[in-house]
Amino acid sequence: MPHRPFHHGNLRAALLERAEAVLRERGLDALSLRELAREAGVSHGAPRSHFPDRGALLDALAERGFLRLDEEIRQAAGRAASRAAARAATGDAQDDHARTLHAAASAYLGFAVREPALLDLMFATKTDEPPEPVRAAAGRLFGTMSGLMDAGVAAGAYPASDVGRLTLLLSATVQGVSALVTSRRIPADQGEALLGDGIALLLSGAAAGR
Amino acid sequence: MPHRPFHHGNLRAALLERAEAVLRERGLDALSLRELAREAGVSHGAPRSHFPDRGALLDALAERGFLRLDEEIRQAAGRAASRAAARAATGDAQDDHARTLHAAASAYLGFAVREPALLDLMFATKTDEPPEPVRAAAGRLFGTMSGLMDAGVAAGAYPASDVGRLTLLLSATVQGVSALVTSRRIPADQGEALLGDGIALLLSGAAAGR
DNA sequence: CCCGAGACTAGGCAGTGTCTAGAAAGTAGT
DNA sequence: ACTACTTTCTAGACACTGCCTAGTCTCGGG
Repeated sequence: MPHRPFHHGNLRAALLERAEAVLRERGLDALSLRELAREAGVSHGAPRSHFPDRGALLDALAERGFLRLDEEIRQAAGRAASRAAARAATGDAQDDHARTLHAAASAYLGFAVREPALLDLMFATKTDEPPEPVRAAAGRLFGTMSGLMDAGVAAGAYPASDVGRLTLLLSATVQGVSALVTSRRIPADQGEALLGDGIALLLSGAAAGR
Repeated sequence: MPHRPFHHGNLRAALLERAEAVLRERGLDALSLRELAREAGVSHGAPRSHFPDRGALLDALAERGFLRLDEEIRQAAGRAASRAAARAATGDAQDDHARTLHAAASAYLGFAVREPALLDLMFATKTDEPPEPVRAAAGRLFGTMSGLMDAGVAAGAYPASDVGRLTLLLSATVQGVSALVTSRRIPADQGEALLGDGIALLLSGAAAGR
């Protein structure tokens, strides 16, 4: 039998993948470099070649988390947009916009429910600035949100000058609702309803304030 | 010299106080039962009499955090209310209400900036339900928020039937803005401004939606 | 072909949380 | 004041962790 090669060949990816599973199933405290190494069938020092320390692993996880969340939100928003297109010209642009935002927010909440520990990690307080790759991935997510909100200007929901603040506000609200749900303060379906309320309020308030 | 008594006399309180300081200055990872014991001048097993395990210490910290945050918000709201009273009858009730909400939200954000790691702990994802005392303390905070929002009904800002949802939404937004700030996504003063926008939008939206 | 760089092994260190047995101090009840 | 009981704390041990170091293997480019 061809005994295991010296080089794992793909350790970094294997570690990250397994780490995500552990995070999901047993939480951050249960995440140990040594255990990951054992499960990957390498010695306890091997991960060091890919991550200088445990923090680097966590940073990489956070980065991947942001990228995945961004992707899921993009797809959810995309699906909502094509549904709107399918409804053809009968629909009202502002209504479609609200639906798209809700789809995006919903995707965020869904991610939070599926990966609560990961989300915690992504938004955990760092004593110092988060490392550049994490920052970039988080920025990408914010960029996506920004893009979605830009569409509201075209739909006439609010002036372009408000987009920046409204985007931040939406992000904060979605983030807050998710925190409420993942910390077991309110059930998931109530969180979903809250998102609807929040978006409705955001849009009607923005229109009224204009 | 009266050599240290066998009984510390007040170990539990000493541990909690010191733990809060460590959390504030060096973060959750730096929080070690053994180190706390050393600093308190007791053996490494002593804390076990007061906290069955590390998790219990963290739960106690979270509980105290909720109680303190609740207290600070109460006081801030109280000060805002008495300022409103001092302005006498010249003021508009809705305006006063907005100011009170902003004062409360501001206190929350201030707490988040001063105690980011503690806030993380309070809202950290638990695999299982948070223990009863923590739940109760969190409920107390939510009760305070609810009370503040109730005042809006009297001021005619929104119907009583909306208070529940609006309270949750405000809580989520404030929590989300704080998360944005403590995770270094936006600076503190921008967070402050966001709170103002959020409250204004909440109130104008609630009025428009009525 | 070799040789340098990166991936990995293996051992050791300090530190941790948790568990145990038992000593010391406080608290009653008589 | 003596005794029994409970709580608080000590002291030692165990398994585990992250991190460090020295050395070994493997691969790819000169």
